[in-house]
Amino acid sequence: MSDSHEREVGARIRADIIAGVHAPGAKLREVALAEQYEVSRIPIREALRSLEAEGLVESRKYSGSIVAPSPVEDAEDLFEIRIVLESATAKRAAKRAAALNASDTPDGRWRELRKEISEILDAGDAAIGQERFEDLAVLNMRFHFAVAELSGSLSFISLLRQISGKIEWLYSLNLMRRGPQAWPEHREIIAAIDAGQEAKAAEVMARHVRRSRDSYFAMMSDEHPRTT
Amino acid sequence: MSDSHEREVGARIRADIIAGVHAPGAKLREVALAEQYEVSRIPIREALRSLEAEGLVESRKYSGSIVAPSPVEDAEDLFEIRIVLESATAKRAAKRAAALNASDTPDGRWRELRKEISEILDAGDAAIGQERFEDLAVLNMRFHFAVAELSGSLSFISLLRQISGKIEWLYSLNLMRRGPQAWPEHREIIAAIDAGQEAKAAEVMARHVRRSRDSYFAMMSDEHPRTT
DNA sequence: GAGGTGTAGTTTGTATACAAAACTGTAATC
DNA sequence: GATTACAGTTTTGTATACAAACTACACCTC
Repeated sequence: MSDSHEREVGARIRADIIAGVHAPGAKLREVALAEQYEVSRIPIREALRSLEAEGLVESRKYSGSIVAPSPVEDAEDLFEIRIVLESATAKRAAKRAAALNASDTPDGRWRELRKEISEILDAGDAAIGQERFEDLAVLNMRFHFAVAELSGSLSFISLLRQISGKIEWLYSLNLMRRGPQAWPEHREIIAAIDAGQEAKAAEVMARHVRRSRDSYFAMMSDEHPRTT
Repeated sequence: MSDSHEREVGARIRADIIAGVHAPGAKLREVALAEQYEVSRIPIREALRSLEAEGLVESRKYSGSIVAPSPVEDAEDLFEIRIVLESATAKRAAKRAAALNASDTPDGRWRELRKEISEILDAGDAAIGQERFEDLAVLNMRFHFAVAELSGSLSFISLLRQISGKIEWLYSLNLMRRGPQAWPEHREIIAAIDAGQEAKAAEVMARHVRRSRDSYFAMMSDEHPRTT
């Protein structure tokens, strides 16, 4: 998400799945994809293996791949998991910040990330000021992944990638609505991390994600008033 | 895990990483792996893309793949996430059981899985009776994945695959110790699911995983008495 | 001697080509 | 009429071959 960690084609296919270009249940034929994305089948296949491991695609041997069913049913539990996961990343990031503050060992990667986060936050403020709310979705994404990187844990990063892939699939539009009031919460999170306050960072992050969840369900019940 | 869902070579490489054949930080050269596992580079590369998405391997473009650092540091939080995740799978499985009990719609896949679980449980009992504790690790794995499949949620299955991949890496040996007393807890979980008791299933599963976590940390402090 | 530059060699990325399995529709049989 | 057997087609799986990028070490310049 942040850097070019992603294999090019895989990222594009993922984006198209999330955007609905490839609908759930649709067959993903390798030659068709190869033509569409203008590469050979090899990169397509590698991308499909990644997406399969991420749970966005389902494959059976000699039988091809289909877009996985949308995880709407799992929304509640996915948010629950995300709360636990992101609390852990915030807590860990705060812990590392405290350690860095104590010993004055300069950490290049940390500074780099911290700077990137500041830029993300400023860009978000600017977007809100100019009412370009559509930019908030990707900025939000980048913020949460940057915090995960601050945590220094690869496990957390890969788990977050997987969960947020599914959640983004569900509600990328929602951020445009909640964005303006949610954005300032990010600064609270970073403040707690910078201060090395583990418990507070975890708590503030949990509250932030919980609000995001509530906003999602509010949106859902607006759009589908009686679908239980 | 359960069926042949796994690509053959990928499963073997994963197993070797978990078993320590490929140590954390080791470079994974494609030609070397191709020779070692007696296939061409193509299946190797696809396996690496899966393992990368699972967080067991780290890759950079044109620079190859290395085994990711062991997630020991994250153990506590990974268990925390696993508790939430597996509670959700148990709850969902119980919900589906209740739905099936109500409407007498016969679900082939359900019956199949349910039968497999019974066999797993019996096999575990037999293993304990004959003191073949080393078999419990894979049986335990299969049990938890089968429950995840009962939940019917692909999201949960792929998340469980990712988390348990990391956790198994940490403590596969531990099960041989705790196995004998932990095994009967599985029957409690299944009983609650069969009865369609969502809350109870979640609760029993959470307790089961919590005990597993405690046992893991007990083992760690035995082996490394003063490593803080 | 320190630092940059170039080149040889290694390693990954991708395309083409072929083999193996699955699917589909037709026809023959019960 | 339904079902099964079979062949043709389609689609995936894998190997080989080649191109592109990185790495390391020697060499040249300052």
